[in-house]
Amino acid sequence: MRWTKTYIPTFKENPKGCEVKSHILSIRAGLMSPLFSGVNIYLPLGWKILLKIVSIIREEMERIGAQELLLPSLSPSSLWEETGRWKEYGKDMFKFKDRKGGDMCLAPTHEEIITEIARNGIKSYRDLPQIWFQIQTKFRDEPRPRGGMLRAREFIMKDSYSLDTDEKSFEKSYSLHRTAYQNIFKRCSLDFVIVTASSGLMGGSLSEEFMVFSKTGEDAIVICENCGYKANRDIAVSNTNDSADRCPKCGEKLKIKNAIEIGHIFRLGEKYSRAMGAFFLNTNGDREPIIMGSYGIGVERIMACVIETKSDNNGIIWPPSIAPYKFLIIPLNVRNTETRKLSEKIYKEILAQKYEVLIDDRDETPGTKFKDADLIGIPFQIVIGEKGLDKGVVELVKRDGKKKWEIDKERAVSEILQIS
RNA sequence: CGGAGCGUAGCGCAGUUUGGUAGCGCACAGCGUUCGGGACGCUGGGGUCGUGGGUUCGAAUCCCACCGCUCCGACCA
Repeated sequence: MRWTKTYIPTFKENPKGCEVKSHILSIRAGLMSPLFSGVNIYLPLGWKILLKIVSIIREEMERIGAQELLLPSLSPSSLWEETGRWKEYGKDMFKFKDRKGGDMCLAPTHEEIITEIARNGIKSYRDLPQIWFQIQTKFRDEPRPRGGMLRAREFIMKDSYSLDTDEKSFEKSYSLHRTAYQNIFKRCSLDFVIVTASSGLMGGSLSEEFMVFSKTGEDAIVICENCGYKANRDIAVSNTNDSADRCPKCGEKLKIKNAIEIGHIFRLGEKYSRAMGAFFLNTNGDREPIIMGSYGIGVERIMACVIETKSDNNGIIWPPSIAPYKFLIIPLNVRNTETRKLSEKIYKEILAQKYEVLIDDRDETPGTKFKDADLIGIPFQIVIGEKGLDKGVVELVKRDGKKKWEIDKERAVSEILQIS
């Protein structure tokens, strides 16, 4: 892709009012733009990154045998009345009436719809287990949206649901998800911890959250360095009778750190299947409720967490797995014939090798190009300028750590591909 | 929902105290000079000063109401 043909609006100055690093950098790097409170526009560069994250999620979900489907965002009130969540969700749900006066909502999550499918279609133990997932937009009218992508009112979620015959089978589905989640976050270069948490409005017994430590995180995590106990502080408080200083397992003093929740896995048990009548026939021909689990990942939050934890003073540093491009070619002066010709040659050769490459073919000064390059954080910068050309070299610079190689301009592409 | 701050060109801001021609920097367009860490000169375009009402000869500025955004808290996957 050529910079002059794409839309990457970068900004020198911090956007007004923004204080969270990922919020500031995602706007400055031209990834996204706020539309109104809690609702974001994803621009081409940002969407490219989100699609990379989505494809990692999809691969890992398919690896555990999950099947992708797509559920509607519009939902009738009747399903939510059955489980009591029409009232429980209250104002957090976007509710409205259709032209006939029927109550509806924009779904904040999809347990009710999944259970609706299950009660209509799952008849026998032979139909189970099932794992269904989707990557789709969720709507929650949050009382206070925060930090751009950290807490939005409209956001993309990977949500999945497991349907099993019994606890033993369920535990397998649950642990498959646990593994898949660990793989997904590792592949996105996130350092995370798994903590026990409260399941809130989802219901069911204790759940587990996947957390990334960050000063801007809204959740507080307690950690026991002695026995390894980790939990959301809400849970720790209830386990130790209002005091969260001491580990409920070994009594040692607990550390408290802020974190961002990127994933949450829930043991729903029979809550939804009983409320909505999702039963199957067991081997004896008896009716039993389906045992359910639900599992969520905030897609934009992964992007935000990577920015929070991987950026430096100059901008974002994308891990190659989710970088929008692998290479950024920087011809320092496009009016210099040799610079331009060599840049174009290298660009075309890398493209021919099927790598994703962006060339900064703008007629801008070197300073501007270096600043923008660091800001948008492409893993490898290929710098082509007159100084290097006089020595017969181009430079390969790794965005992470700024490691630099001088490479013979005649053999540039093959050497670059070898090093990177 | 409680507390605080903010709203003036695409972005960042000054001007508001003390009412009197709408300003600056960046960005944008044209021309020229530049080209290894956000270059320079000249020229140019771009504004319902958040919205509505009020006071006044005259309101970005004073008064009232409303709306929006950000942050802290409450709440919450």
